Amino acid sequence: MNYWLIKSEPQVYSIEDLKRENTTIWDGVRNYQARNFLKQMQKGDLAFFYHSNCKPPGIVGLLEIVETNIIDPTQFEPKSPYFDAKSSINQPRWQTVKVQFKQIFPALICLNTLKNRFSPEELLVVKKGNRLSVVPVPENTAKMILNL
DNA sequence: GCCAACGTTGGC
DNA sequence: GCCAACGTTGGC
Repeated sequence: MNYWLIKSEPQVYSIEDLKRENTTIWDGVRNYQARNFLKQMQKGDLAFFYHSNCKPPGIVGLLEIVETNIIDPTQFEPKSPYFDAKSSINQPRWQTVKVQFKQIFPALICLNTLKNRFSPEELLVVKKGNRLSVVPVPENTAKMILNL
């Protein structure tokens, strides 16, 4: 079982949205490194939900990976902002996972707190300039976050 | 709004 | 394959 952290701008898709929908396909990732992490995810993995580009940014809750190796349907939708003309049905470029809501934390764990407690090695999201929207979280770090 | 830190594109 | 130009992310 592995732990991850996935980012979303709450004005685009928030943890409240996920709570309401219960499950969602995590579409729209168009970065190869992030996609490769999505490929590595396994059913039963847990991920922290991080709100980015908002005030204050931070971890707001937890979700579970419930289905893997899903072909991101938006890459084939010409009207979607995530449409990729260079992707083909036979060899889709973008794969993702289905996630399920687990919980909203009683208090947001803001980026400042995360920076104070963790080094960039322990938690990539505190690294300056990090823009990856999907990152792995080492087990020790994950357990510490869950105990905060 | 600014800008650092990327990733991508495309000419050569 | 190099690299300049450009676009995006996301904290501040």
